[in-house]
Amino acid sequence: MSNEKLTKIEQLCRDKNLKMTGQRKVIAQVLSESEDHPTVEEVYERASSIDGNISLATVYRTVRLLEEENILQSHDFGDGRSRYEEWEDFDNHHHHLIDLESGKIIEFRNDELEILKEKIADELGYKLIDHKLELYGVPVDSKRNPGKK
Amino acid sequence: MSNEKLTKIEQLCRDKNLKMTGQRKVIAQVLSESEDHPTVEEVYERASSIDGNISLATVYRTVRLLEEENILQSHDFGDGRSRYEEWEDFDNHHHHLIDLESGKIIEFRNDELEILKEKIADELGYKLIDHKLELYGVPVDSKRNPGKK
DNA sequence: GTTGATGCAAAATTTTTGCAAGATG
DNA sequence: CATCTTGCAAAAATTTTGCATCAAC
Repeated sequence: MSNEKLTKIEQLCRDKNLKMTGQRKVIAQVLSESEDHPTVEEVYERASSIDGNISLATVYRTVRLLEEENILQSHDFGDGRSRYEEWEDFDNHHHHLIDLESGKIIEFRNDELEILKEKIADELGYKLIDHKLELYGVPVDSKRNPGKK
Repeated sequence: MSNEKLTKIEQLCRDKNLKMTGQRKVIAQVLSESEDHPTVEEVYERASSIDGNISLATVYRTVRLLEEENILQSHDFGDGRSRYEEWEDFDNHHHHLIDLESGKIIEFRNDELEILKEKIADELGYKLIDHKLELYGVPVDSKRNPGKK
């Protein structure tokens, strides 16, 4: 019973020889278990509920580190705070549709898009490192009952 | 010689019956003439050089208003500040490739992408209101002389 | 042991707001 | 002249940092 319960993020950290402090293990666990896109504050709250000995500054430093190591990706969905999510493998690369009525975030992936974006970058003379597509929309049903605006 | 020199943004404001104060006219002019993606601070500096009687708070309030009116769109290119740019007509809808080595921002448009994104939203049951694609890459030449990382 | 990580509190940055005064339509 | 906008300064919100202490390897 040594490494059998490592979360994916903790495993990636170990692969990169990052020091695994108690705080980092908890933050890694929180992020690996999160299925949404938590803000730093939310990561801090979830981590604190597991281990009270974690400071907000450490969460900020840790997510920054994990982003630099390409373990996390950050998002800006337009509300002024950065949100974080585990980087997916190539096969799971996905994007987001933000429901402008409910604020709900829908993940999707699309192979045509994956191919197209490589092509676009190539035509511009670039090798693609990262990319993000965000769609903002309203449910088609609500076209008939226009809310505000 | 009445309205012949109105900038596009000022015209859009008038169409929406927004009060056209001196400050708003200057900010509209700055934004219409900008070909980059200025931050609020940059808009403030450019506006101040035309008319010293404009405060930073007014620039913040004005870009927020123009964004709500769908006259401006905001971007987050990952440096913690919002950047603004005039909304383009449908035919000029474009996206951005961020050069990770130089920080340069390259605009492009792609018809295939415009079609594909509508299709994706449609399949998810949404009517598309807005969207943004950002590509992050390095020039292909630099693959041979890898800089840092 | 060396090196790097943490907590705390202070500071830096970006953005918002209350309010009295002023400008617009 | 009623309503909305502005400037100012203060406050809010988010993120970063200096430094002494502590933990990982």
